[in-house]
Amino acid sequence: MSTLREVAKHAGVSIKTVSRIVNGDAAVNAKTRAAVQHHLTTLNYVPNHAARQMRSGASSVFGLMTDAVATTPYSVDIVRGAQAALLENHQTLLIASSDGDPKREAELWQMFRAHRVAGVVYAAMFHRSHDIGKPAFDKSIVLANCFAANGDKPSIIPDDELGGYTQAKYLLQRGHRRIGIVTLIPDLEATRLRGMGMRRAFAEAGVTFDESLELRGVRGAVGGEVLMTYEVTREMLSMPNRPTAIICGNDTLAMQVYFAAGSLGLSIPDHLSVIGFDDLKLISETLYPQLTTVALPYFEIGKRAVEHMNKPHAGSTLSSQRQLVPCPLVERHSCKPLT
Amino acid sequence: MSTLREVAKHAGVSIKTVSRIVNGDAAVNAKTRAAVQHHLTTLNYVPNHAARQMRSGASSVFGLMTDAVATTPYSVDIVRGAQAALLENHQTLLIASSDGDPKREAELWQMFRAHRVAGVVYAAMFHRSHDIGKPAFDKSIVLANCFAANGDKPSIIPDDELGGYTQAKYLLQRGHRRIGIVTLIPDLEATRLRGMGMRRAFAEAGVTFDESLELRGVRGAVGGEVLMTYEVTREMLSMPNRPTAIICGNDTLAMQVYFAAGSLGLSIPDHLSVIGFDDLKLISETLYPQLTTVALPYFEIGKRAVEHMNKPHAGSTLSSQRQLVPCPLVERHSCKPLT
DNA sequence: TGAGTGAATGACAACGTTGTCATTAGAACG
DNA sequence: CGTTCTAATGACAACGTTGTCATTCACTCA
Repeated sequence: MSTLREVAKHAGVSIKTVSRIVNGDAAVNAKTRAAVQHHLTTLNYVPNHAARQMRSGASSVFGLMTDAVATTPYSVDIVRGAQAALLENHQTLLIASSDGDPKREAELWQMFRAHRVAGVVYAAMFHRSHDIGKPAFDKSIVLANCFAANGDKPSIIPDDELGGYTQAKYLLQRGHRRIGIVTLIPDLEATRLRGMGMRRAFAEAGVTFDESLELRGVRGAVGGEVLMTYEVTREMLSMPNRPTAIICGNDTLAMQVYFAAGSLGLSIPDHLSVIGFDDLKLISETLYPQLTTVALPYFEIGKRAVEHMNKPHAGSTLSSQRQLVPCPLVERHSCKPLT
Repeated sequence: MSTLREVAKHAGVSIKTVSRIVNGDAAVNAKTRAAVQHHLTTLNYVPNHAARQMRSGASSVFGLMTDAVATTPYSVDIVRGAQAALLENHQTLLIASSDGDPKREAELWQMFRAHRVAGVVYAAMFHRSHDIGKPAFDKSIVLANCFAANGDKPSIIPDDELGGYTQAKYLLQRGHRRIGIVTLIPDLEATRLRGMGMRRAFAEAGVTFDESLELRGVRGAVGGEVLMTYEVTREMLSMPNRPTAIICGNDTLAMQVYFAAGSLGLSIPDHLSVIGFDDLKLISETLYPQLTTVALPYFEIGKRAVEHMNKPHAGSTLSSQRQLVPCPLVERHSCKPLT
């Protein structure tokens, strides 16, 4: 790999002159510039990032730490979003997964420090309170899709309350009154917030919500979930006064609702409207009919996380510590107005 | 961030002595070691990776280049596999996506060179022939899930032929004779290979395959696919002599087969057996009943790609340029022996 | 003509490490 | 006691880059 020195030797100029040209410094004679440029391309020179960083102390590498990518496949979008923001400034991303192992995570923080990353995006795969045990990390940290229990770190999270509100309102506006809810694990902050949002929509519409129609679609604790949506939904749909629409905790649950409805001869959306959450395209676009759902803005979250780190931290008041990203409605064909 | 020099000053020894301790060099007096260790932890010393790399020339960073992560969400598993292999040697991963833009891709190759990465895993999201236009990259490159048209780069790819064989054999062994096939886009190498595998299984079983039962489940070209599996399958299942089992090009298609069957009142697996491909857990574990499918070994592919680069390139004969990774059968509840 | 100006270029140090070699101080030996 | 050996430690250079300052040279102006 050629160096400034080599190029300088070939071109018969000093190292510094070559450096100037590489960095677009104005004060170089046009003729010299052209000559050196030629050797630059001939020798296929590429600046050594390590040397630059050592000299300048500044780093253009960011870290992305994640506790468990595996569970939600579309979390890749966080990475893509981060990369989109990084791209503009010619920055790059070093990624690492702790897989939930605290010892491993500590090692990875050290690794990031060793690489002198400019900042770290810490992405947890559930929108939940997350305690980063003193990472002993002096650079900026932004949490993505999770938030610190003590609230001392900026975090970018989906606006679940608004998401739940959006789901309920969409159905209420279309005349549905008896609306079933199949929820995720109740421990999740997301579940709580969405529930609040839904109730807000019901209140606004002046509809009293029948609490007996809210059921848990998942058994077990976080990490060891077992779906029981199919059974639960069948039961709910077999009631004499069955709901005309169902709000689902995510698209996976929606999928099982489809099967439960199908098994009872109910067709979607004619006999039953279904709205999902997450917009896992793999599911939402493949279900038949395609699923109307509220999207988790992973891409946007990743993007904003990096942008937040690149921004001068002028407005980092405590109120701005939690940045809520709206969850947009994606309208497809699984809901129908009640006639 | 503290340096060797600082620690040395605090401990009253030379820089080199501290360096020795950090690197576990044997020739240090136990007493000095203890004293220095203390300052090391107090000052929270972490070696500067850039300086190390510059001094030694060796890099412990690998690159992962990908053309479009978005499409197949489980491609994250390639990353996870790569990281698993990296972990053992305390190496790290710099990732970048070209999103299919050749200009951008060229820039990223330069970026990798700037970082002096030790090697690059190039992951394309379809198992297909991929032409890396002279990346002008002198380090090792391993292709994951794709292969070079001219075959001059080592590549790790799923054994699609065997995968197709596995699908067909599984059903044949269970007594099925009229077996429908819903395929992906025919252009894909994967589609061709799997078809060959299936035919091999039919031949072995002495069953003549009714070509009219092989249908295309996807319309359009790569990148702009539109599913038409639902319609196609309904048609196939409405035939007087309908198949008793269906082999699907992937789990997405399988999902639509479920819906098509349901719409005709056929229940799975009692009236129809279905076998998928990919094992996208989001789908395969959520379908009701859960889907028997053949898994794409993404994790293993990522792992082997990195291992291949870490290995001394002794056995890089041309024959070993393409490494086939078997696709394991994942048995769930969507198939039933024909009685 | 000589001083002053500005543009173009170069010499040198420093960033934090580690490899090479030298130095020191005991210990072991004759 | 002097010599040799070994263990422990340190001085120094170099990796590739860029910031600081110095130098060179052609030119302008009085």
